[in-house]
Amino acid sequence: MGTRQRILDTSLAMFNHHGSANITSLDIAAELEISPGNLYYHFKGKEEIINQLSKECELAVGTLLARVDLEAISESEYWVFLLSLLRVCLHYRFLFLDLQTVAPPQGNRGAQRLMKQLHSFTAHSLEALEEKALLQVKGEQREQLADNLFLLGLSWLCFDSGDSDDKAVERGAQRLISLVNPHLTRQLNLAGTDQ
Amino acid sequence: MGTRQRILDTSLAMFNHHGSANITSLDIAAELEISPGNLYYHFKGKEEIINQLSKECELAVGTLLARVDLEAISESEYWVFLLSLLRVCLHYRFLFLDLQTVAPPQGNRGAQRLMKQLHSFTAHSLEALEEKALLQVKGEQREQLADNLFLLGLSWLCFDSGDSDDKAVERGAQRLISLVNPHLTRQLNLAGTDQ
Amino acid sequence: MGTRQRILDTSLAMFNHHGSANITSLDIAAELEISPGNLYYHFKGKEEIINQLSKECELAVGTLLARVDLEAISESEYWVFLLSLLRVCLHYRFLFLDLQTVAPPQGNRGAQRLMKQLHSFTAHSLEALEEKALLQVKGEQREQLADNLFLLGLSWLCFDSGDSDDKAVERGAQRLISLVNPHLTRQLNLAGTDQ
Amino acid sequence: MGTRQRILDTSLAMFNHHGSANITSLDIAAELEISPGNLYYHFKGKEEIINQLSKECELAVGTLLARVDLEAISESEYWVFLLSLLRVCLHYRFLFLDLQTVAPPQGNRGAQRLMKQLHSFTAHSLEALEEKALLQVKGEQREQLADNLFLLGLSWLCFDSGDSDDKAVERGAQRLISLVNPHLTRQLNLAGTDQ
DNA sequence: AATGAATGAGACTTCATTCAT
DNA sequence: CATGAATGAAGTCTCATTCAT
Repeated sequence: MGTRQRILDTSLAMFNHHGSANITSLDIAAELEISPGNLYYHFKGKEEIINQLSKECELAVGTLLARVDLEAISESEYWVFLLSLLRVCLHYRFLFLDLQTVAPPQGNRGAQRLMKQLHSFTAHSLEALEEKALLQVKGEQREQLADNLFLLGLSWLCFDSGDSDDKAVERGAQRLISLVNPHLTRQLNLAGTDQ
Repeated sequence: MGTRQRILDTSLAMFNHHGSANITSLDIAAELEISPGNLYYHFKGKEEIINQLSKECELAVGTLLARVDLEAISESEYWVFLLSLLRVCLHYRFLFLDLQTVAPPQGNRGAQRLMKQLHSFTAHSLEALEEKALLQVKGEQREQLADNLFLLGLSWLCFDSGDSDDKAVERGAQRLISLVNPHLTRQLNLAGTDQ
Repeated sequence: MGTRQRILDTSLAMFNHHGSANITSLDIAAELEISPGNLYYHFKGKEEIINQLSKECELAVGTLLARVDLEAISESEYWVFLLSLLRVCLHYRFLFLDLQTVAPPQGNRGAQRLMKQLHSFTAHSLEALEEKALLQVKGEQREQLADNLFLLGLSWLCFDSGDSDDKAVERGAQRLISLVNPHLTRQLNLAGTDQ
Repeated sequence: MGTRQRILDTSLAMFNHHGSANITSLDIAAELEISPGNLYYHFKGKEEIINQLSKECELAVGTLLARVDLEAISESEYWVFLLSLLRVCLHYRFLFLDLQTVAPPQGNRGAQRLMKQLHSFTAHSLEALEEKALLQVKGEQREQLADNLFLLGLSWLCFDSGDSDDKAVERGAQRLISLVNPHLTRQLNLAGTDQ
């Protein structure tokens, strides 16, 4: 694997683990056992690394969102999709943490766009469910539910730092489903949701 | 107002606004228009300021929790209490953000204790509601609901940095209530929830 | 006892114990439980305290040296005198340590004068002994012996930080005598030297 | 010469000349005309520089002591050895001064070990001389003589900061020999001791 | 591509000293 | 006499970044 990619991978791991603010460019170089000069050969600095990771995440999320057709999707497909989406967010979780701590000026724009995308996607999901008469929530309450789903989706990233990522992703999905459940006209038939 | 208190107030405001990691001790001194030496006369460093704010928050939350009797409380009293609790958390919101970013070793113990308190309080609240037959959720799902309430309570702090604190607090409370609502046997009669 | 004197006493004790370089003016004020302002009311700063202590020491040594008549003194009187002299040096021992560490520009002049006095006094003592035909050392060797006595007198200050000052003073005197002994025509009959 | 070595050399010179307490890390950087950052690139701080110098000194002294066989050594060899030993101590003289001023907790352990080594070596030297029937001193007095030699050896470091190091070393050795001389059964035949 | 020494700005902290009360 | 808050210069140290090789 090329050095550039190794820098990205290692940075991501370290940022996720310790918070991007607590990792210096020298930390990354040391972990990779490369010289700081080499790091700067590949990236202008820590910020550019973060921006790149942010773009990767945007791309991954964007691809997922673009592929999904909320009108046509089956329930089991939706479950798979949700897991994928959460997995991506978990993979780049430090971005979401940064959003809350790093002020907008420096705070990278990409992550903010991402958030808006995810937020509006959440709202659309609920609308789609309602159009299929699967969900029964009134206008304002639906917005609130969307907000809640979105917030919970994010905050779960920060706290469920459990065992394996796969398990964490499943738990996260369950958690989100449990928020929607009470408002459904019938229980969703989601693969993996065996409650 | 004494300089010590002004330092605490200004620090809190700056920490809440920009994240504690992005504020240096000199920033605080500059904002207060005092010399760095003076800042260090009152506090050994940024960390001691944070610890003090953490203690204040713990005290405020502890006092609120100690005063409330979940068995005997009326619905309107609960509403008032919930608003107070959220107001305190909002006031010291940077502490909750720090928790997610700053590693446990340095990360102040106080805020971690606080979180556990709030988490277990959330669980107890639901238990109390169920004993009064107001709530109907099975064991595991109740835990999940408690988790959700807790997580949402925290994450709301980070994102709803809207207009006035009072409005934000009301919105936060509504948000939490909306999570519980679907599981109630009858609608709570909470003062202020007139929507 | 007046504050001024208490400052001198406490400073001396702290300087002797920790080295003057490691004691700040705030340390002294704290130890005395007075305010830094009060300290500066009595002395312009740490340096003035040191200068004053240095003067005291010079005075005490000067008085001792002035009183002694090397030609007429008896052996037992000499012993008493030597003990007194060493006691004074021990009492102000930090001055002698400072001499070695603090460069001449800042290094206080007083202590340097003191050293010269003591050095030449040592030489004179040996001359006196020789005139009485008690000592038998040739010119150059006598100078060297004087140097040795002087150096040992000082360095003993730094290392014999044993139990009580009185014991230390006796040990110091013994140590010096043992240097002279081999060159004496007959053993000195010094009170206290019962070995 | 590498920067690291230049830092060590310059630091040693400055420490010896002004006392380690009076030299700041910036002083060293300024003298070398390097940036403070560069200094810290090579050493974590002043303390690490001192520790390194201390190790060097320990090593040099240790090597000398290990090579010498007190039983078998000839007198002229001993003289050479003694000069070497004193030269090393003079070269690192600031270490011995620090010992007296800097409290044990921070005061570096290495220099303390060194002192003990030198002290016990002094005692062993005298024992060896006695076994060869060259020296005639009773038990307790021998200990005192050893102490005196040791103390004088150290304090000479502090005061004989004369012209060239070579001259100073010779004077120091002479000074030590003159302490032992009176107790010898016959004059030592030391190369260079032409008295 | 890669190295690693070097830079310099700025953060953190200490302390001698002043000054209004 | 005494207080203690306040100052500011200076010391210690970190880190993002550059650059010659």
